[in-house]
Amino acid sequence: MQSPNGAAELTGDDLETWSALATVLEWLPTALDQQLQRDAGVTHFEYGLLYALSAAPERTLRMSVLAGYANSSLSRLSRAASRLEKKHWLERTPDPADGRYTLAILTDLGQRTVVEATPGHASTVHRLVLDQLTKAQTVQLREISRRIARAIQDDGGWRPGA
Amino acid sequence: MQSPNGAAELTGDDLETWSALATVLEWLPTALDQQLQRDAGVTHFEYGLLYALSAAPERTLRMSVLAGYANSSLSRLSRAASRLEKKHWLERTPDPADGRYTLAILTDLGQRTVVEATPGHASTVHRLVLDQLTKAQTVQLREISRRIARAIQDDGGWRPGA
DNA sequence: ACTCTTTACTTGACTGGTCAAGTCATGACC
DNA sequence: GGTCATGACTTGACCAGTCAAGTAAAGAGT
Repeated sequence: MQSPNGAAELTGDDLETWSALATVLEWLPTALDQQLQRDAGVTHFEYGLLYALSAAPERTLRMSVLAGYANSSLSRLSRAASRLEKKHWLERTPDPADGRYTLAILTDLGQRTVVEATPGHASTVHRLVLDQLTKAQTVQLREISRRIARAIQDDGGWRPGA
Repeated sequence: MQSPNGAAELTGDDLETWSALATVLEWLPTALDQQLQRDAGVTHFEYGLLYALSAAPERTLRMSVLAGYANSSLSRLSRAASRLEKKHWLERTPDPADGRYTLAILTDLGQRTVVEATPGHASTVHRLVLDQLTKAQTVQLREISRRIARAIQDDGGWRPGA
């Protein structure tokens, strides 16, 4: 929680830490996408959508709720949903309870895709991340990530946009 | 370093850790880009290019070397270089020593941009990351990040592509 | 009941990335 | 010294994301 200087430049250990993290920020999403794309034909983002739906009651969520789960803008989600619809992995219908909402519903085919993609994805996360760390480091990583996420949220009251 | 089960699915603490990290993976690059875009008109990636050049002798690097520093594919770098050239922040010329190489040279204007952008960027990195962590956590984050990066590199002998 | 605002998307125009195919200089080999 | 492979980019076609503008259903106020 310290920072003797607000620092006009990153140097020394700070720079080391930051550039190590920046490398992960750059590589890990790509590595995840590649595995999922290769083995299941989905991006990590799309997998997240399918997974959230598969865990939801009736395998159904309102688009805006799904966007929240996926940290996604509505417009990004809308485009992704079109793609998934084309593959017959999900369907959209207006919410009968309130026609402004749109319900995204995972199809049986979509469910199968999630089920098939999950083990490979879990094993990649293990191989690239969890298995590399000691138990203590895993705990630390969780806490560190939460602190960073909270700082981002608080900074300018951020939420995923438009 | 353990992992009692190769795990067909992420659960419990593993899931908690992973989803905390995944949130950071999603939000932090966006937050960084927004600050740099707003205050200096560059993306985080472009800033990295300019910064690397500004630190190089003669403010000059071969494209392929720069791509290495930036963890970038050559084609991504090539497009980014075109954009930066249009803003007169850098110039490209064939390497006189070997015409297959292209030298990227930071202009004076480009140098000014880096210098002006650096404090704001450093302060964002502090605010969102470093200042949130204890000294011990900073050390852990560095080690954790390195382990993950190494695992990605080793996995399928990966390097940033085409 | 009719305008007016708000909410929940969707979509057109544009930007930035990828992948595969080019281009062009160079060093090798016969 | 002409062909051939290689290395270092660049570029065209395409895809995914953003931002801003558009649409359409609900509810609010009068």
